[in-house]
Amino acid sequence: MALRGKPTKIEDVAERANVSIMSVSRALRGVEGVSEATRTKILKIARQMSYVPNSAARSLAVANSNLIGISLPTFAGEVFADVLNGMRRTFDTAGYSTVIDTTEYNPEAELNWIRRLLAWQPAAIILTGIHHHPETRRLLQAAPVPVLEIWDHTDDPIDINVGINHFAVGEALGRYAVSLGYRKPAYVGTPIGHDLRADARYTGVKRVFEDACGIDVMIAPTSFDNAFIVGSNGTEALLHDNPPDVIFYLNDLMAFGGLMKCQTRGLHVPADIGLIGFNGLAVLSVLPLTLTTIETPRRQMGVIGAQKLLAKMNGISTERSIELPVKLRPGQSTRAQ
Amino acid sequence: MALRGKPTKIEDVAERANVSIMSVSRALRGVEGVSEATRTKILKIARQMSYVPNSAARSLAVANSNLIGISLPTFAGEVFADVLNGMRRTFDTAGYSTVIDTTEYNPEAELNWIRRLLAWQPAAIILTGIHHHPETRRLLQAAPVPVLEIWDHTDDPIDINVGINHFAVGEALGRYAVSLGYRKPAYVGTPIGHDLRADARYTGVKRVFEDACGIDVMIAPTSFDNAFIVGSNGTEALLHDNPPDVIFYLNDLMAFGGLMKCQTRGLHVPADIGLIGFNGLAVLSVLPLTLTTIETPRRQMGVIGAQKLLAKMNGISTERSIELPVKLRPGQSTRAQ
DNA sequence: CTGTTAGCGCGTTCAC
DNA sequence: GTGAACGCGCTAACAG
Repeated sequence: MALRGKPTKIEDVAERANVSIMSVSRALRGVEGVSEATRTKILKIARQMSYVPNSAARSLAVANSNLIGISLPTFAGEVFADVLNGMRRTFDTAGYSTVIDTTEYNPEAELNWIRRLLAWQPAAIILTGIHHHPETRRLLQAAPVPVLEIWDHTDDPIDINVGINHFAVGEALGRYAVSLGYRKPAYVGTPIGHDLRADARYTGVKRVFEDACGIDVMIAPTSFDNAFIVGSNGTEALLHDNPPDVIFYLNDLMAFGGLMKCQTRGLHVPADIGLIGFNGLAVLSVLPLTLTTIETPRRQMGVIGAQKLLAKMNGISTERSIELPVKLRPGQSTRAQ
Repeated sequence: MALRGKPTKIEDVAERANVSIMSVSRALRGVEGVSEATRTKILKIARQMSYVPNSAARSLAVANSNLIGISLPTFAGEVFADVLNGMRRTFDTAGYSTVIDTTEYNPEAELNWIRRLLAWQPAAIILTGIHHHPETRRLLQAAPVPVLEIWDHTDDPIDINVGINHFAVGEALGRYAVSLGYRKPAYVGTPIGHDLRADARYTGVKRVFEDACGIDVMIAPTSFDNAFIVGSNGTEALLHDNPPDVIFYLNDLMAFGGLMKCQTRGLHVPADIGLIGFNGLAVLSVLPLTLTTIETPRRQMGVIGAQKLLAKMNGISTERSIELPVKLRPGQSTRAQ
């Protein structure tokens, strides 16, 4: 407990308790092989001495760690925060610490982070999405680490996968819009090629409109701004000439930006134009009208993902791939049936 | 590079390169003591063998790590995301990995996390705010770890501090409202005692109104809901009987919820009531009117904090405590001067 | 139930 | 410029 001195180690505790190092190790870890009396004594002394275990030493000895790496595209928005919260609580109570990275949708950044993380012999790695740097898959399959890919669904995960089918989401939204009679669709999002999940949804919408009515989906000019602003500006651009009768947004935040723009432009929603979001965020509850959107099971995805991963880490075999259902939530931002 | 086999270690590389372990170690770390020729050869072979260093072993040998712990209250909202992004980029390029925790404003949770983190001999620890569990300060001052406290400002940090003066922020907002002639103030936030920074701002507002006009600040009933909803519901409650002429919100998101509520209730802002936020978030830019708020230097706080910390870690002494300026941004949600 | 021995992979130290 | 020995703090495996 010396100020800024050498930290106490197991040996120090053992000495003070008049037992061997191993007894201390066992007592501290709560494993069998110590009498209740000595265990109690050891724990008391360890506390007195402010003993802090050295995770690096332990990690070196057992050839793994209690670190779990989580890679997210971004902290922006509440979306990934929900997923994270769902997972972290579970891991926390299981004694794991989480090392978090944000890739900003850059596969190379993700790969570099994975490299650094692997040096810590993490207990597991969680990646967002199923599109990675080519090297990433090779690297992870060679490493003795369970890998969870989340958000996207795929039948061929690196290891295990829990997610939703974004293409199907797009199709569902497209079909719904077609059924409401919309025939001049447009899309507002980030540049194509950036967020591949969003692209998949867009493609789903596009496919439906093509197949059902041979109609193309306009794409608004876009940027990498804040979501509200992208939504607002993209909508603005679409309203100029020959405006659409319905706009699909990459997510609810952009839809919200679009709604505000429509209001300031004096456009009535849904009389003049329909707006469709994605995610089912909390912000929707305070809007003047309910938004037509898809509710995603974000927290649930985190919880299930964490559980599957823990199971796998404990040697229990589970399904490699789980597709979670989503829910279309019709709102007042599109015309009635 | 064996599939799921033992990872290659320095010794393996040394063998293949016909040099000693130490030469490989030196070459890999980029330190002096290896000829350019052998260094090149070693690096090449290491790459071929997909060598990944073992951070635990290194950490054990040098008695520290390249991990930096960051504790935040929550991932919700873009506020802490901004701070985080400001810091992480800096640390990342300096070769550090970040271990992140969210405390949900619970000092005990923070303490537990710190305990676990200390076991990794982190290179630094970053905490949000200056109010911690009593044990936390003791623990950290005894540990040989630089500590940065961020967001709040204090003259007596655990180690170093970069933040803003929340009480002064409250005073500034209060004075501005008084100068505009508001005399029936109210406050909407989370329950007092939860977010101590927000409490400090509220106290600043309260003090000003008391001192200047002997007026008390009403407090809206509240909950731990999503910020939008708290803002909306709190506003609703205040509007019932004897409504205020101005409402201070814990943050912009709540103010936004309040604004939406006022609109649906047919109240005109600012003619009927003034609304005041805090933070200067991006969402404001798409609202139908600009919000009177305080702009906080969130990203800057992260960047400066990270730099100060890196300086300290490199043995360069800096100021213990830095107070960052904030900017009052008058908007259309309060009456004109 | 308790203790002893032998590493885990790397970096420091000191030789050559 | 290069290498051999030793130790970092802990735990698995074995002995008593």
